[in-house]
Amino acid sequence: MPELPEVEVTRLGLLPVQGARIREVTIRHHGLRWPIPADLPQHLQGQRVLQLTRRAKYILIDIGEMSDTGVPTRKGVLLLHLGMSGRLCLLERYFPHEKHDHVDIAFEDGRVIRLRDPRRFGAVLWLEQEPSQHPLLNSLGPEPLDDAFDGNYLHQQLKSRNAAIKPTIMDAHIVVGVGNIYASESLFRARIHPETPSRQLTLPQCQLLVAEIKATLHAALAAGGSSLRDFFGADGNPGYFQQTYYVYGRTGLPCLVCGQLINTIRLGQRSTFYCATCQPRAFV
DNA sequence: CTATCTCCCTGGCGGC
DNA sequence: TGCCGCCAGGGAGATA
Repeated sequence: MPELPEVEVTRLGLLPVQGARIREVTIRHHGLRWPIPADLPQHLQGQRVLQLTRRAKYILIDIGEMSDTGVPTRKGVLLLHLGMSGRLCLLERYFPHEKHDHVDIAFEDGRVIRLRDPRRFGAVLWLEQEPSQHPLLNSLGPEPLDDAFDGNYLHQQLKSRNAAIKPTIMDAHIVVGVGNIYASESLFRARIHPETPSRQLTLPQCQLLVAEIKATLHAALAAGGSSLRDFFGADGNPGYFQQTYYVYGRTGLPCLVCGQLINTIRLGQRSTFYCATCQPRAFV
């Protein structure tokens, strides 16, 4: 379940292909969340990878040509989303593909970017317009680690909302990149009950929650960065970060802070974990 | 405008 | 051992 830190670490792991020329694109299964465009290979073949960036949980790969003087000309953007179970590996050479290895991007130097996605919730799209104008990207909220995401902004956004705070901070229109795991973790760290109506959060609570979201993501990013080598193992099987959570997945286990047993509820069709002692309901 | 529900998909697990 | 049913979850899209 790639959350934002895994996506960012994946992007970092792919950075070494910047400048490489694409030799061949193989699509073994077109049926992801949306069909992979049938003409994707012809758009990519012979072009170079110019730049790899990220917006929310999307990885954007600028594709085009490089002049002799090093001036890039972008032909389009390869937009990737890992969905629930997607993984991108950078292989130093070709390995036989396994089940669920849906896409290979082979470079002239022999390296291969390989997409594996058993549940096929991921996406591979070709954009020729400005990416930020694309419908998938043009209504996204700020990046959680940007300065624009601060307590005042969040407080303003929550003012008109009555829905529980947990699904609200997972809403990409408010802020991107806070998935189910880090939503529960951040609320625990901010000592806010996940069912608290959004508009009841005070400005200090919003400031604290923003700080804890950033801290949670930074910590995961640091853990992921330090395990980058394992994440991009030579066998092409990146593992997930070795991480311990305060509350996520710890139903019935003692809270690491107070010892109270961790609760699970469902909010917005998602499992939600919290400690009733550390995260008391606010009095109305 | 906000809120809520459904759907896409397969691997893994519990129950029988 | 095998089969069935359920669940996990990101996020778009439909609906209220």
